Amino acid sequence: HYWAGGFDSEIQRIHRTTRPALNPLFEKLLTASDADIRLGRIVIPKKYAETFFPEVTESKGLMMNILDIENKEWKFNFRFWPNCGSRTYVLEGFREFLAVKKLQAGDTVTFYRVEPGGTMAIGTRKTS
DNA sequence: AGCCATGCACCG
DNA sequence: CGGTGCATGGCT
Repeated sequence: HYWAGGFDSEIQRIHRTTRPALNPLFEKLLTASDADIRLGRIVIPKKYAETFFPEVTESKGLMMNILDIENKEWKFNFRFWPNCGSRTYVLEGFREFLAVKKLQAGDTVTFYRVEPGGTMAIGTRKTS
């Protein structure tokens, strides 16, 4: 059970010893629509979107480069939908990420802050 | 009160 | 007629 403790935590250990700190921000338990490959977009809970993501004013959103746990760079569009005077935040461009990581509903995606610099990183965990 | 999972209208 | 962009409604 070499990987006991989880893939993410092992990678975090590697990153901590060889790279700047990788601080967990929040997790998203993927819903059926998050994991739907035809949609290719996931909802970011408003609380976390407005706490941890860049401020976004235009509805079309902004492109973000996010590293995964293998240092592969992914480009996602962070935007919002107007919703009853509020906002629903989404990350678009998730189709290939879902496919490559073989994610399904019930799996978890974790967002990290890479220090210094404050860029974001992303990890995945299958249902346990 | 209002988020957010998902339905769905309508735009191209 | 497929997806975008938003609306709806279950749920807390």
